[in-house]
Amino acid sequence: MITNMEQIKSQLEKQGIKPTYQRLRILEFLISAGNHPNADTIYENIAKVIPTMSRTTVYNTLSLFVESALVHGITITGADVRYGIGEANHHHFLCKKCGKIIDIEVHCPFADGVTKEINGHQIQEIHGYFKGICKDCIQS
Amino acid sequence: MITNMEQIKSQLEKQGIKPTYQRLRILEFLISAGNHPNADTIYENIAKVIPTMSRTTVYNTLSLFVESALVHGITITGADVRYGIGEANHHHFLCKKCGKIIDIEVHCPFADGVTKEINGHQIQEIHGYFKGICKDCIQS
DNA sequence: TCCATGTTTGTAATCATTACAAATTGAAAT
DNA sequence: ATTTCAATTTGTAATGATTACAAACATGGA
Ligand SMILES: [Mn+2]
Ligand SMILES: [Mn+2]
Ligand SMILES: [Zn+2]
Ligand SMILES: [Zn+2]
Repeated sequence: MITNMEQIKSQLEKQGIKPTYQRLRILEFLISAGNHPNADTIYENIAKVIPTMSRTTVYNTLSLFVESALVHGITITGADVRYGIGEANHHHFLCKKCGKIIDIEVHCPFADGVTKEINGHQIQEIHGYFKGICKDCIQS
Repeated sequence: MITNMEQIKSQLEKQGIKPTYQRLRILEFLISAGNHPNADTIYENIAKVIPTMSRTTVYNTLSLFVESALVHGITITGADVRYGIGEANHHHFLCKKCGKIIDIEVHCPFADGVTKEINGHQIQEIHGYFKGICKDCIQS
């Protein structure tokens, strides 16, 4: 999963998104973080290397990425939206102790998208997540 | 599922909650609505019968109810918290057309709480929901 | 160089929720 | 019945994430 700047750049170009410096940095940070950071964490970290970075740019860029399915946003903390790489075709685990959000693959007729209808309602999206204590936090 | 005021009152008393007029009305509305309204919808509807009702009372009361597991709050719209009756030991369906949220019972090792651990992470809560078009909205 | 378009930025607005303190209620004690 | 006191309710102000908006900036072609 080694991702260099060239790969990130071509990922954007593949989606027809102009690979500006701030966009590259945001996508790079999102990939390297891996724990589904929120907009503010992304902003704070990139502001260190791009002092003129604006919060609005972070929000604009994240919306752009979500539209092109390069990124998915999840609201499971109740407080903010957390962003991760790729489409949201997986489930998540939120650690109540460290706040980290980890990708989870589960297998059941619902999670696997086999079921398209339930009680007469037409299913278009399936979302699932767990809350608890992550592996790292258990030992401490 | 016929619930009269006396039953609602004793439900509160069973939890050690003083059954004030506003609390009775809020719980009554929550039960009768059934589609997981948000705080403002609850407020707007009860303000019709209790003109002095305050939004703060709605929020306070909902927090109280959630603490005693009389009610559960779910954040699946991204915009607000939606409240339903009872503990959140079930899943939900959000209709993208009418905004209604419906209780759903699903059965799989994850949803049924059989699995207590996943990838080394300790599971304490399981949340699942679907988005799509509800039965009522399909025919129209 | 000039222009057009897309991008970034800073500030102001929005909106759900929370904080806070004053006003009100109601039941127990006198 | 009056006093008292804690619980409850209320209105207003603050918070915090997100969005709206318009000015500043960058870039590539005519
Ligand atoms: Mn993810
Ligand atoms: Mn429910
Ligand atoms: Zn953790
Ligand atoms: Zn519907």
